Amino acid sequence: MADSQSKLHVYNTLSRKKELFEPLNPPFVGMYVCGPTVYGDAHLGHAKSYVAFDVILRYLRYLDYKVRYVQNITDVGHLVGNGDDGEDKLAKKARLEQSDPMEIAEKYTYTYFRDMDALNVLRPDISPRATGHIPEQIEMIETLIEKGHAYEVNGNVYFEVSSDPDYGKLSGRKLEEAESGTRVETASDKKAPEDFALWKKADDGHLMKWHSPWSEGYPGWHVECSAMSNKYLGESFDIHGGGLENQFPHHECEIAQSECAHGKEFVKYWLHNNMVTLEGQKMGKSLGNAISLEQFFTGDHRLLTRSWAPEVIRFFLLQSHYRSTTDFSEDALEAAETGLKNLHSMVNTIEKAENGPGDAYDVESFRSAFDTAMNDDFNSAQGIAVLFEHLKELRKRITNGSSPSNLDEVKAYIRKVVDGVMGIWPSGSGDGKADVTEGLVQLLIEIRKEARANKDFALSDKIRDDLKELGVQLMDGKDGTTFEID
RNA sequence: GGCGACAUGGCCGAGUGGCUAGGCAGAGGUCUGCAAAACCUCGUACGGCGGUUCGAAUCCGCCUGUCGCCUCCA
Repeated sequence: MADSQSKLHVYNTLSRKKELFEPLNPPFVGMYVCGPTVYGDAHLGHAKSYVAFDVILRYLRYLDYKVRYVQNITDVGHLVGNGDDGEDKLAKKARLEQSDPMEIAEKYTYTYFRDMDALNVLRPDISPRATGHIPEQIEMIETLIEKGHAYEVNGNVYFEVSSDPDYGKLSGRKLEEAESGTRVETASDKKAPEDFALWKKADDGHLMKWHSPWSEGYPGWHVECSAMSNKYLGESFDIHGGGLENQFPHHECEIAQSECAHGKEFVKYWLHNNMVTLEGQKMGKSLGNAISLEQFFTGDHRLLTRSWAPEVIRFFLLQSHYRSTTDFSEDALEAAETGLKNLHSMVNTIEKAENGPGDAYDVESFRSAFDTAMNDDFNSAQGIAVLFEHLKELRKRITNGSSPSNLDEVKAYIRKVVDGVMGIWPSGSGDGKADVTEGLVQLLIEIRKEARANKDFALSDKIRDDLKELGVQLMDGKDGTTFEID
């Protein structure tokens, strides 16, 4: 059943090609995605990345893979500004907010999950914190020193890039090029400018520091992902994801550390999502043009004229491919909102209908079209187009009185893809109050029916208009009046 | 400077060497007390210039434009 005609192919940054997806140990799949550095509110760019990988996760599970999804929380500050002289991000934020770095990390970890929950992003199976894995990181650094891939100077430990012949295989960057870059700080104790820190000795006043064989200090940024992915997914695993901008240096360094430490291939498939742009510019924290998710949800931002529901944001993002840039505009959001509303309306109509006298619906062709779209490197935009086509056709049949004889089966599949894979099921129907609301609206419909029978159109229009104000849309059809709640 | 992407109809946005993407907006029609919804119908787009080909928006080259990475960043 899982193999209609096509099989899942994913674009692997390592080969720069689409490759047939074949897990190392089927049906198990290990997936690691770089999580946020928790020193600020999550913005639309985070949403694109994590919604994309959420659908990737959901689709893999739809294909019956047993996925373990690990996403780190970076709660150790990393350096700000140029070279190694900058200030720790979390420490800086802590100073600005007059609190402790761990308090900052806790606060933004909370808001991160809050916002992701709102976007209907499934929680990772494991969300390891960098600060909770200092011993693992130290152990990895020790291994690298033993194997001659790292060296210690003045309490600092650096990875020696020239000791790794494969360095650059992900980003296509060569050593000579890195060295020629004039913007690389050379005034440090590193042997070579491209060497990167595994452990840094803490300055006086540095707030986050730990004991290590080399100094009181803190780990380099890249080593946390290597150590934690190794701990929870093993020395080799299937998928590593993250934002395009992490390709270099972060992911390149992860590969170097992990492969030099373990002597085997680190990750089989590297997946990178593209950026969200705003007026053609990358949206980013450091660029100061980021609109946070909370601001979208409340509408409280100078570039927003109103608030936008989380499901609209999710749907909007899924309408473009994860490897394409997504250019944000309120016009585009509005189009997405209307489109989603129509999709929900179709789903609701189908959900309310029952098996009818019509021909059986070809669920297999539905499934095949959807799988073909998603098998092509998780083409969610195409997948949504397939949903529209089939939902439209189904609604047409139902409206024409020829509801398919196997509608139950169709509904089950719709639930699987719309809810299970895309995560865009209509919300707000199902809680206890819904029944009361339905009853009340039904009552008003009855009253209005009498008014219409008496040609009291003033009253019937008032009922309809006032209900619309409340977000309830009445629709008069041949077989009576139906309604939709916003 | 080095490396790498992208340029599709009013807007958003998929895509394959030859066949309707899809969504939003718009036009006409059916239905209706009126409306809404639904249903039916409608747009023939692919940055520029060359080349390959029977045929290219889809392959190659050049040009123009936009963007990303090379520094923390989803």
